[in-house]
Amino acid sequence: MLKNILDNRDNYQPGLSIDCVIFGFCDNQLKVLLIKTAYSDKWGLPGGFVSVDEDLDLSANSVLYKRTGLEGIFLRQFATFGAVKRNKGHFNDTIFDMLSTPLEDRDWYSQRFITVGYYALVDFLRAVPQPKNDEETVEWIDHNAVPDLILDHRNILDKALETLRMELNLMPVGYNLLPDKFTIPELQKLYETILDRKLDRRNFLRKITAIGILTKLDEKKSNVAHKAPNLYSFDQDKYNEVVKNGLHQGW
Amino acid sequence: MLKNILDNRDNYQPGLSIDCVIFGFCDNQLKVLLIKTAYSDKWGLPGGFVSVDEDLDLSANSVLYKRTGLEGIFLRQFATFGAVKRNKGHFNDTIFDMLSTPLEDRDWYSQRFITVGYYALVDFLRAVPQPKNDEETVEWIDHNAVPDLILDHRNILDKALETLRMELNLMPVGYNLLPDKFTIPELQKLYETILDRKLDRRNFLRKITAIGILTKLDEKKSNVAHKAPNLYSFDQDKYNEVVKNGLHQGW
DNA sequence: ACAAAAGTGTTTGGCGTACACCCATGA
DNA sequence: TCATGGGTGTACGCCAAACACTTTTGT
Repeated sequence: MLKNILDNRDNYQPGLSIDCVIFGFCDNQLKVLLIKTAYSDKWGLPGGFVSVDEDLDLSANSVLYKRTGLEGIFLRQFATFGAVKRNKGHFNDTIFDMLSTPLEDRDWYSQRFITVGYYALVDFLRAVPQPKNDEETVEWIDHNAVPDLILDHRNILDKALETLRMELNLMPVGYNLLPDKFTIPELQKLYETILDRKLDRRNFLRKITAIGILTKLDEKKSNVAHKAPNLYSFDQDKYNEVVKNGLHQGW
Repeated sequence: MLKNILDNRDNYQPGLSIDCVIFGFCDNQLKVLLIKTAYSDKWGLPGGFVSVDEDLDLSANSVLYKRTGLEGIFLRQFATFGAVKRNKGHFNDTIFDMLSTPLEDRDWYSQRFITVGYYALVDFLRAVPQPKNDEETVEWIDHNAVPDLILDHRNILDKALETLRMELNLMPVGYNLLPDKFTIPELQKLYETILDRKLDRRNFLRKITAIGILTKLDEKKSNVAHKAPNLYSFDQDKYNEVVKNGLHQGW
């Protein structure tokens, strides 16, 4: 991976990176896509550098696509992290030697980096983790079981989740996180997981349907214990309209 | 101004700048601090570059202090702007010649810049615009009368105001925008100006006092037409506490 | 005296919260 | 038939929006 970057080093904005917090939902659990590289025993957020001739938002999408195969999904900038020492000591000679980094390139990686944080909400099933090579591991990790992360990535992750909770008051969530057909209880679980608290079934139904973004399908979930819940889908037009215009309520 | 920067050019993060949207309140109008430099006929936001050995937030404060004399005030990062062409053509040879910029430095200024936006709320009276030199004009401009701005500064300003409106639901506002002693109607005007809509006097009073950040003083405003309104001050401890813990209401 | 703005209280409706009952299904 | 979870309806309470009257001051 680093080799590819080295070839084009001069094409990147110096001292600037992008980190993506990619949320997925599976087994009624909020998951985060994390990467472990060969040169570290800690996990980290998928990230990358910014081409000098690419818009920042586009670059974030590009980073995401290159490292996870995901494309055209909800991706939002939420904060920029710029503590001086945030990447201090992340690379050292031992690691550079391991990676065979040319001497003249080491300063570039050791310079002070500022990173722009983006978060994404993706369909867990469609997002197949794609490691670039054998030295990289990409995995979905339960957000409650995230281990120590490199650099300030824990801080970035927390801030992303905090922002997501805020934005839950301003927009609906679920379109990219759930499959096309889903049940109200599934959607509710998603909200409960993000907000980290229980919601009342009946009140949730009333509020969520009142928004007008759901289409009740003439179909029930099969192969489930107990009463089969109804399936719903998002009315994409109305969904996007509400995302654009915003909600005026809280949870 | 540019001369000072040139001397330390290598001490700045390349391709990274900071822009500050500084809001003040006077004559029941929301004002924005803008700067006009000699080399442009358009106004722009006060901004600057980021030292390589300075935290981003600290750097923002530093930029603000150096260019306006303001210190230790409410300053919040709200977005990072990174379109490729956002500073394309901002400097050209004519301007460089005007500024006597050495040839070897011109590339540095012409490179693609990403800028981090901060917004501040300051006491209009204490914030004395401080131009660095004769070639610079610093002025408070009514936010309804902001002219064409350089680069994407109009976009940055709009985004700042949008963020401020959002955050009005999450925290109280006024501490740094109003003088120590103020009246409820003045505070209400501030809210109305930010939100750009009328609020009901009585409901406003009830809501704002319910927060518990106001201290009613045994004093009335003097030299005013009609009935003298009571003076209030902020209970700074409670104010900071609420800013920290957040509100759970909207306007 | 009159206008204009400040201070105070009351009514009302909607929304959020809490809760009870019925239904469908698998074990 | 029982436990579990889904679907539907209702009652209550609080807060916010709407609104009327009195008080104070300058002209």
